Amino acid sequence: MSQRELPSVFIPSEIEGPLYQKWVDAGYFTADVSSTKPAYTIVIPPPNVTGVLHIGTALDHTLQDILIRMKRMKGFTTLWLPGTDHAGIATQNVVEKQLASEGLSRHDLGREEFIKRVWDWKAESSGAILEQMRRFGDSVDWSRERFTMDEGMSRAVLTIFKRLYDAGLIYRAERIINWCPRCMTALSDIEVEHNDDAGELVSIRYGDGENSIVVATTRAETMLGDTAIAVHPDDERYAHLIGQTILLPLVGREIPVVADEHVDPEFGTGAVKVTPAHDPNDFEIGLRHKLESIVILNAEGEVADSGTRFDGLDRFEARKAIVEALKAEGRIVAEKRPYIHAVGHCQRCDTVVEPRLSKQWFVKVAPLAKTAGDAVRKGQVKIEPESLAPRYFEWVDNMHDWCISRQLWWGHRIPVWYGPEGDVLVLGPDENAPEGYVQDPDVLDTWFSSALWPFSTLGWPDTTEDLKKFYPTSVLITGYDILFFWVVRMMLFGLFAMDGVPPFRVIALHGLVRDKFGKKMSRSKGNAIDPLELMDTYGADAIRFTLARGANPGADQALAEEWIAGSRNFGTKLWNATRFAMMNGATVEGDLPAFDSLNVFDRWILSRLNETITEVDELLETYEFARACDQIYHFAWDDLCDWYLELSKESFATGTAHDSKRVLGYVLDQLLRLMHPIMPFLTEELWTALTGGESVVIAEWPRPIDDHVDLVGEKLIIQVQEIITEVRRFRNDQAIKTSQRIPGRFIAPQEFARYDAAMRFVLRIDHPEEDVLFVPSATLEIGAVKVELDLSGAVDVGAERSRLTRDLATAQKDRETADIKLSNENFMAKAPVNVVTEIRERLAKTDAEIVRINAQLAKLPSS
RNA sequence: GGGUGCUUAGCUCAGUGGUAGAGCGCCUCGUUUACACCGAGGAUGUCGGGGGUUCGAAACCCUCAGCGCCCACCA
Repeated sequence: MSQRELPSVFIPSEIEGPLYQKWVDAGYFTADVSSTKPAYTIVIPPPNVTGVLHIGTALDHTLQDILIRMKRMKGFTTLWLPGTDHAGIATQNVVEKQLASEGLSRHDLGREEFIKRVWDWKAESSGAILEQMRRFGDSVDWSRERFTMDEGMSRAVLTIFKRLYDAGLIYRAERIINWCPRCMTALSDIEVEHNDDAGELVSIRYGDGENSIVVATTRAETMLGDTAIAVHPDDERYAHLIGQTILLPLVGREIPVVADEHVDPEFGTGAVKVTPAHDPNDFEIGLRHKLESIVILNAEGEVADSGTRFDGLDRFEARKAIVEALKAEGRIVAEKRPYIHAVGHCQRCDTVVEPRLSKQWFVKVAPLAKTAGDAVRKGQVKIEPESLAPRYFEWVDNMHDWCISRQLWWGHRIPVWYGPEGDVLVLGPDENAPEGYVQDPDVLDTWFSSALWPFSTLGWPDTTEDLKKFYPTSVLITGYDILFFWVVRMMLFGLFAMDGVPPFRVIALHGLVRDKFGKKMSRSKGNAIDPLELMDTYGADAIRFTLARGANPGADQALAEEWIAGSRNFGTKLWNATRFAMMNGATVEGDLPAFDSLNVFDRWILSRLNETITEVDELLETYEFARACDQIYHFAWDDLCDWYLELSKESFATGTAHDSKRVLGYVLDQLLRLMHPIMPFLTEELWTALTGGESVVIAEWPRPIDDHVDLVGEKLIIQVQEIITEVRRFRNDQAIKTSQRIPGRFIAPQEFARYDAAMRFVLRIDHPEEDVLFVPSATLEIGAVKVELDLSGAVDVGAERSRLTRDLATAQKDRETADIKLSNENFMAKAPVNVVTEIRERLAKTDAEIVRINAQLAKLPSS
């Protein structure tokens, strides 16, 4: 093992480039898979390890990877499994986009050919990753990807579907579902995003004269499918019309007026048009009053089969045309435009979702959700931070049935076959449909198969060794935005399939990445940043550190280029510190000298290192990434670079630093290990250069050493820091250049003699040429230490006086607050002893300070 | 409408009962044998308003105001 020389300049791209590029090539590093999500959806490449737990947002991935690296350094077994992104519209969209660039659509290829294209795309994306994952001998089983997706079927999916079906928890029904006319598929409630859009609210008079009612609508085109008008049963204005029929304009159909509790008599005219086939509420009303459902929109969102001249028009064109036509008939009573109201949009493509009557498969969630809620209520599963648990409960306790069929091709096919006589057959694994049966053409919702991920990837339904070992897993870490999509569903199925054992013990939630002002990133606002671009400039480690440093549990974080630049600077700082250390002979060879034999600075930095290790370890174990990063940052920059290295320069320069070389080597070695999960590329480079070891990835996680505690030493160093800072202040006030050497003396208690040389070096204070003849022109007092300096010229009395006056004011104020407390009888009677003692000490200290400053002021010549 | 969170230095955020913190930004100085992606020094907050509990509140309770997020079938 030997050290490698470090180049004098740290360039992130040169270190991260090659590995990083592999991951980019492998498709694991992409700014945006779906093209509709904000640009922060990226995957930071984990270098030279090991694999990906799943592909999520940058934060998901970063934080997961940090924990995983820490755990494996602690000796935990890690098993790498394929991601879950196999049945998604996102994946389908990527390939559809490729096709579009060739001027093709998926329908040109046909189902089989299309699925082959998706597989090709995915296969292209995995070779380089596998190679990286195996480098350190991790257990890798990528073949499970096939396992879950082969032939568009999987034993896990077949098994769970059949079990749920047999338990009466899966059913098929004709319902109003959310339909995306662009994706041409059904969507679950959760895949619909409600935005406030500017629409129109038009009031239309149905019927004529006495026999007329005015209704309001934001979707005028749906009137073609109206089969009733509903009013509140107690509404006297319309009592005489209940049971009558009214003529539907443009269509010429007579429709009944029905009384229904659902109608709010306060809203609008108190009368509602009822379109059972195109509105969920109306559908319910239709059921109650046995109304006909007339479908007037086709899958593309065009008016069809309405028997009117509007057939063939797109829904939005039809809306205009119908309003025009009604206006021509004088039936538009009022128009409100713009009318701001919530409109559902397809989460993937932003198309306005159309409620549509159609036959779909559903999961009956109530019983499953109850179990999932109880698992958290009973403490079987913990949500971190706890404050987000109410969100979970709110959702779990009010979940509607879940529409699971999708009219897509990429995904698990619904394992249901229909017989020639219309009979329905649900097949389990290893079962075949009889001759003449046809499989349901639809595939399952992404989240249906994703929900199985914690156990299907481990070989379930077989009782494999992996399943026994890794189910349940200890922690799931993800963003709170994914709680409902994925986490809840893993809970539902996990508890159902695994006899009440939840898939994980802890759900650790982080926030979302926001722009520099804390606002949601969005393309339209133009505040989305491109992480790939920033990574080219600052390096992947800088982004990772920034993300980790901002990751307070459950809270969103603002991300701006400045923060990333700051992280890059930190990386550079560490680079230079390590380089400097190695230039001065820092080594990991040989035993660490006995703690008691070391000099005060060495003991101090070891003691601080010990504290840092303890704290960082604890913080990472409790998912406090931001605070862990903060500890590391300040230890590395403040303690190590600004103080230890500066104070050690004297002994390095004079060649008396034999033990310090070993200590410094040790401290850096440990620090780099501690930082490795958070800045993997940089620490790998520095650690291998410093230690000559194979890789920090497989180094052991630092452990605190009980002997390395020196609380007395830490206190002394604080005093040393005070003295140095005070002298620097003085020099600064007196406009003495940093490089200017001045003669001076320390008059201090015996114990400070040990620091004399180091302090002189740092402060550039020389021994007076002839001690007896030394006449100081300025004297500073810091606690028990006097510093006498010869400025060989006039001291700037004004600057000195103003500084002392300022210090005096501060001391007097401090004294006053302490004094007030101590003269408060209630405080003395009720405050705990240690607090009283502390205040007493403070008072004594400020008293002495005031005396000292006054004495110094008195000594100043009057100006 | 239901749920939930936030309001602390110019900006973004930590801080859960004992003298207000960090990063960035700002001001002054600086080619000192790692680093200007740097070093040294400095300035900056009646901790959203008002009440209460307490010897003591940024923190706990009540209330008001503003902002945000999630969920929700108001035409």
